[in-house]
This record gives sequence, C-alpha cells and structure tokens, in this order.
Amino acid sequence: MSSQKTFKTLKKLFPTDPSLISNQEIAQKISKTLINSGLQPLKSTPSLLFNLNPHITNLVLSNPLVPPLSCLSLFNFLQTNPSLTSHKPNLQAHVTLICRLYQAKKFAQMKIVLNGIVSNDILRCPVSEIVSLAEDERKGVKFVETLCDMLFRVYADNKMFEEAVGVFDYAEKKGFEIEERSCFVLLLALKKCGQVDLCLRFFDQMVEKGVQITVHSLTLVMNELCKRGEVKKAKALMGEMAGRQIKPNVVTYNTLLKAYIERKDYEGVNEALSLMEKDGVGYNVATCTLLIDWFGSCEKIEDAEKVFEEMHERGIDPDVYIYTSIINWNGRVGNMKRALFLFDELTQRGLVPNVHTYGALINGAYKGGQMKMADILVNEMQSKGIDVNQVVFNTLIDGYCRKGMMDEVLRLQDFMEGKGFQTDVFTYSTIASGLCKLNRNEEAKSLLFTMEERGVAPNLVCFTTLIDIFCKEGNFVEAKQVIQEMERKGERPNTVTYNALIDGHIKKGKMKEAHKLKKEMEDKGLMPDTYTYSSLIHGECIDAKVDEALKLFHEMYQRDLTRNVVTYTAMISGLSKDGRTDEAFKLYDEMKREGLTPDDRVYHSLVGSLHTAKS
DNA sequence: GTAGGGTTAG
Repeated sequence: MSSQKTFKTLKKLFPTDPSLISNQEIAQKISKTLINSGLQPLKSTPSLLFNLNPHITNLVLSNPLVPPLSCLSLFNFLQTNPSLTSHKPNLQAHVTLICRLYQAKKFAQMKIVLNGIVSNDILRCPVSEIVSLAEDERKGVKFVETLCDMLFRVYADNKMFEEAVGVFDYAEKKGFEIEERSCFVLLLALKKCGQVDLCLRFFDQMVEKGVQITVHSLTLVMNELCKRGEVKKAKALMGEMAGRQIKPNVVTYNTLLKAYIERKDYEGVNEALSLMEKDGVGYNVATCTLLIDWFGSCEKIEDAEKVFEEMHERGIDPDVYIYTSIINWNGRVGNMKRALFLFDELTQRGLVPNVHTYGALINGAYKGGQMKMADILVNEMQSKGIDVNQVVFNTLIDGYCRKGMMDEVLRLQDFMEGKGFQTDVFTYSTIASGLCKLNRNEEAKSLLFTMEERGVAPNLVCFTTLIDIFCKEGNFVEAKQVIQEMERKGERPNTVTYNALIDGHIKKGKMKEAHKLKKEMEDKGLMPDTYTYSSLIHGECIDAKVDEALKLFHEMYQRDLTRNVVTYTAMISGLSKDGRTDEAFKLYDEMKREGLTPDDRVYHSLVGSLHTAKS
C-alpha cells in the first residue's frame, strides 16, 4: 500500500483525528469554516484548532478567500484565548495579516497589529526583517512604503524614539517617503516627553532629507527653541523657512511674540508685530491675549484695555481665555470694579468662567486686601462646582501672608495637605516672603534652606528671595554663595536676582559695584527693568549725583520702561534736595499726566525743596 | 497638528 493510500485509509478510519490530516487540509478546513460561519464554530469546538501550527495559521491568514476581517478575528482569538497560548501568532502571521488588512484598506487595524509587534519583546525586530517578510507577499513598493510610515508612527506612539528614527533612516535609504504628518507625530511625542534635543535634531534631519516641512512642524520646533531660550535661533529658523515658501501663520507669530513678551523684549515684540503686518497675517484671539499680557506686565493697563476694545472692531470674538487675562490685569492693578464688571459681561455672553477666571478674581481681591470679597468668591466658585485647586490654595495663602496672618497661613497649609495637595515651590516661596515682610528673616531662611529636605527643590524665585535677604543684611559673601549654588543646580540669575544684588549694594553705599552689576546683567542679555533703574536713580540721588540720576531716568524712556511712583518719587526728591525745584515740579506734573498718584513722600520732597531752592 | 488665561521673589 502506498503511503498516500494508507493515509486515506487512516483518515477514513479516524475522520476526527486531525493529527493525520495535512497542514494544507487543516488550513482548508479552518478557512472554509471561517468563510461560511465565521469564528463561532472554532470557538465552540476548539478541537478544530488543536493541531494548529504556525504554518497552518499562515496558510489561513494568507488565503485570499478568507475575508481580511475574518482573518483578524481568528488572529485575535489565537492571541487572547488562554487555552491556545502555544498557538499565539508569530511574526510571519502578524505580517501576513498586515498585508491582508492593507489590501482591504483597513489601516487602523493594520496599525493595531503593528503595535502588537513592537510592543512584544519576542516579536520586536528590525524594520528590515518586517519588510522582508512582507516583501515575500509581493504587494509592491507602495505597500512597503505605507508599512514603514505606519511602523514609524507606531514607534512614535509607543515612545520608542530611537526605533522610530531607525525606521526613518531605513526608509530614507530605500528611497521611501515618511510623510510630514507622521514626522510631526514624532516631534510632538518627543516634545511631550521633554526630549527636546532629539526633537530638534529630528527636525534638522527632516529638513536635510527633504521632508516637505509644514508650518505646524516649524511652529512646534520654534516653540521648543524659545522655551530653552534660543529665541534668536527660532527667529532665524522662521526666516530660513520663509525662504523655502513655508510661510509663518498666526500661531507661528504668536509663538515668537510670547517669547519676546516673556523676556520683556520691547524691540522683539514690535518687530514681530510689524512682520505680521507686512506678511498680512491678522491677529486672532490668542494674539490679543498675548498683547494684553504684554501691556499688563508693563503696567500699561489702558493699552491692554485698548487691545480688548479694538478686538471687537477687528471682528475677533473674545473667549474665556482673554476675559480671564483682562480680568487678571485689572485685578492686579486694584481695579476690582472693572474686573467684576468684565466677569459679569463674560457670563452674559454665554461664556463659562472656570478655575482660572475665579483664580484671577480671587487673586485681585486678596492683593487689594479685600479679604471678604475673596472669601465670597471662593465660596461662589465652589457652589458652581469648581473645586479649589493647588493654585487657588496658594493664592489664599499669599492673601493671608500679605495680611501678616501667619497662623491662618499655617492652618490653610494643613488644610490643603489634608485635601491631598502638596506644599509646593509656590507655597514655600510665598510663605518665605511673607515671613520676610514681617522681618522674620531667620524663619524665612530656615524654611528656604530646609524645603529641599522636604522634597521640594527650590527654584529661581526661592534662591532670589534668599539672595535678597542676604543682600538686605549686607551679607554679600553669603549672597554670592547662593548664586553659585543655584547655578550649580542649573538656575540662572534673572533680572530680579540682579535687582536684589544691585539694591543691596546701593543700600550699603556701593554705587560703583551697583553699576558694575548692571553692566554684568546686560552682558548676560538680561534687561534692566523699572526696579533696576529706580534703585540706581535712588542711589545716585542719595549720593547727590542728580545728573547721573537724570541720565538713568532718560535711559528708561529710550528703553520704553515704565516709570512708576517709586521712580518718580526718587527722582523728584533727588531734584528737590538739590534745590532744582522747577525741574522737580515739572516731573511732578508729568507724573500726574501719566496717571500716577503721587504719595506723601513726593509732597514732602517738594515742600522741602521750596526751602532749599537755589536762588 | 503648532500658539494664548489664574499662584511665588524686588
């Protein structure tokens, strides 16, 4: 008897014993079942799958008569059924199924199967291996290209960045194109994971390899450059890309504007705005919000209000973001009446205030010492179902710090921790500065010194507070040590830090050292601000160097720095003491024209000057 | 798909 005959006889004798049937036949049987009745019979009669092996699985999956989605069902069943662990689909099965799904244009499912490969330690393999398994299927170049693109995205989604770049390199070498859209997915994932270096490097690679960059990728990268302080580079990149016909849009300009605004770079802001105009890029509501922030931070609330007003003329609808911003700046300058009016207006417009909006109002109320109003707002917010969050707690703590109610502060801190919020870096610096205001410097210092042991790393503000304390004590050696320590920890002194140093030196009569510090900060690219100048003007006036003070006073004008009550007071009293009464009164008028309210010190100086006036 | 809102230091 031939072996074939024996086989047939045996098959007749034992028709249900699948071990004696060829792979081909088993595959046929499973395929037919799938075609005619779907997965259900295989589920209810698992014995049909007992003799399954990788070859059979692959035969079924590649059978063009079995619908791709039926293949997928079988695949998933094998993958998840605990009694079939020995039949889990292998790499070839994955790739075969991917080919079938591609033909059926089931791209989302394709991606899920690919995801199964890359997230499985046993199946994961170089892209070339997947491609070579797929190429056997002879589906053409377009398929392999799509496969690479998709694999690239799947790696990006899984934060497997090196692997993603590996696919990019492979595709590039093979002459395949990875879509810009996919590249953007990687850039975004890298950004979200804080992998900024890799993000910037990959963008360079995209440019180098001729990926057709879009304004979205460009803007994302510019934003990352700005965030790490490389604003010039961001601007240059924008110019370079404009040369390649990639035109910046309103979002790109907003990104740049934000960077300049954060740096208080007056020239930068104006340059960005005029570039927008030149390019014919109109403002949107985000641009207006940025401008309100810009004017607000320059203490130019009227200009901020003008932006808000003109927005309507430009046909831009306000949203809750911009309302929150304008409410915030009004609250900060103590105009709670206007802030509350705007709050009503936003509600009437059908906009819904959120925790940010209430936060701005509450902050304004506390800053203006209106504790009752603040408490009412906190209750109102909660009654609307908006919970007090970490920021609002810190705002409340700051409010009580400003009132010097330190017992209440500690009670709030306990309460906040009881609610599951951490005492964070804001809480620490707020309490420390509260203690300073009460001249409890030693307690403030010890709080700032010990916060790290309590698990919160001090930041620039904390270090600056500490430096300020030492400077006020005239302890410049300790202050320098703090600077060294903060720099070791990667925090660079900013304008406020320098202001603390400058003011400390001035108070000890060290004008020369103060000017040296101003030069040093400018060399580091830090902009002296209203505080820097006010301190220096005050120092020069005390030194009776009124002309030096006036020089600084005019320098402020050239730099478009706002002169506040403190600046004017220092200058007016300097002129008065020197007997230059006319000039003093002229400044007094100018100050009032600027909308500033002179305080008692100004009057005192002016009256004093009338007695010492030079004849 | 990229950008804008509330908290801390003088």
